[in-house]
Amino acid sequence: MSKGLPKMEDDYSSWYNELVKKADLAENSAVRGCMIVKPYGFSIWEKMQSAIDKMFKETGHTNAYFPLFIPKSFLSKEADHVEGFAKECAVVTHYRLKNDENGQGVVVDPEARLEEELIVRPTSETVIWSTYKNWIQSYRDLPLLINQWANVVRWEMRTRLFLRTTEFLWQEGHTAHATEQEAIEEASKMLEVYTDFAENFMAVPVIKGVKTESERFAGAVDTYCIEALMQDGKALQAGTSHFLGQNFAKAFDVKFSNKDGALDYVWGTSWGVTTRLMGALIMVHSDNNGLVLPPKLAPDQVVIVPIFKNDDQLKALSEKAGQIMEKLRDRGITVKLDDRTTHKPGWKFAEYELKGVPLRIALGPRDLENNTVELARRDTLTKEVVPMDGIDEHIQNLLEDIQNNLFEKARTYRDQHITRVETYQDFKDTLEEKGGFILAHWDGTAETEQKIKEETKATIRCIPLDGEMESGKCIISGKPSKQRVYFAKAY
RNA sequence: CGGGGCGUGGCGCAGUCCGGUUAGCGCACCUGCUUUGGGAGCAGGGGGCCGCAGGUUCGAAUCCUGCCGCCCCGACCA
Repeated sequence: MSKGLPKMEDDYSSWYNELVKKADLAENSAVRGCMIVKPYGFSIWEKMQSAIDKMFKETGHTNAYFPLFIPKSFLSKEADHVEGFAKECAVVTHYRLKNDENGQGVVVDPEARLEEELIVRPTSETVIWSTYKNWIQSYRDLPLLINQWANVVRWEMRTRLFLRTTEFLWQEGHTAHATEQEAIEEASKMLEVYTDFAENFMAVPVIKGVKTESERFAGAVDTYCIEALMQDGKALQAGTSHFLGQNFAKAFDVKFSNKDGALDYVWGTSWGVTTRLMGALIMVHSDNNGLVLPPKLAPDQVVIVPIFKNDDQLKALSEKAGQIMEKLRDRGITVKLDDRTTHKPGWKFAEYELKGVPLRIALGPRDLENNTVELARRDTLTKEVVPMDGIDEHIQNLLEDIQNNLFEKARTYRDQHITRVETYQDFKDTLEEKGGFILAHWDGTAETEQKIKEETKATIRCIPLDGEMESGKCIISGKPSKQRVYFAKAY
């Protein structure tokens, strides 16, 4: 049992906060609402980045970089967009400081006021579409498939490490197309990419769907999303992909000549995932001993802890460990030997459990004698003594097994927490007693959605894309419904 | 912005109500010895503008006034 980590069943929220800090993932900074991503946390994020980035490249996208600052006037060009983001923008008004005449320190130089204020980007649609206007003239310039890795700022009232911070890291894809159909296909394709990444790398099962009008991205025609379920029964939006229609093309006057020589507005999409995925990764798999990482995203997949009484023993063990490491690295497995003499084995065991390393090898004099190693799995917390021969193949299989096991475990939990209800009373009882996703009929009106949100704090997470069509009656109004939608309390 | 709480070695806290030796405890840190297959033991040691400013008093971490900061709950949100 980990020292000082609260138990998740006692206080899920503190468990999460403490885990993030104790596992060395991130900490609060001197700037309110902004986090410091620590080296271990960042290396997990880098693993995520490189896997998703590869998928973007494989689907024809290229990376570029657009500015951090956006002229204030840009933001107001798309009406819904400014409406959605205005309340959470950081604004740059001056470009110079000067020494305070009265006391110590510096003050903003009132002489140095900007003629037009700059907004620190909350998202980049506006700067990017203002650029696309220059880049697109003909159907031959389309499609334009661009992604950028960046930081953005949204001035949130309350923040939590990874889940909601004032500044966060993300990728944002922005594409332009000649036809509506092609843009819709792009938005769907990227939702598939996110689904693939969430399920096959993060081992997090997700529900694909489309957002209701009230939950839609500001400026989009349709917002597609993937929704995951955390171990406390709350949902978390893990990725979004927006079909923008011609909204931004019209706002920024981006037209192209089609094959018939006629001028038309370009069709757009945008899609993104953020460092919030770190929060999902933590909350879906981890336990009271600490972080649990899926092998595909673990910075160290295997750690070797030597157990020794003196330098001679350490030397012999290091040699053996070296042989194991070489074999594992040949198979593309990342492995680390922790031969520090400053910490004892027991301390290291606990440490690597806290940090979620999928497999731990303990190697001592007893193993040298018997030609064995002790293998400990992080996901099941089980240990086995196995022969040294064929250890590399065994470990490779185990890592695959752990990856699959984590996904299956999360999926089983998720599926057990999807409840179909027929009445509002059942809805409220389920939300209160069990949590999770609730599948219920909804009449499609914003009024009903709003009423449920106000009374229960549950929101419509999505209208499922691959959900079965089934006619029924809305749990509130009793009006007819063609399909059930997913409700949940969400982060 | 509304409601609640908290500022004391690096971290977590006690002490504050009811003013009085040198401000204490756990963890961490340093030194030495013994240890090392699940967060070692013993001994010794270092580290504090008690959030800031003013006031009351012989005397303030403690009482009074003002300010600052942070956390939690709500409205907002990836």
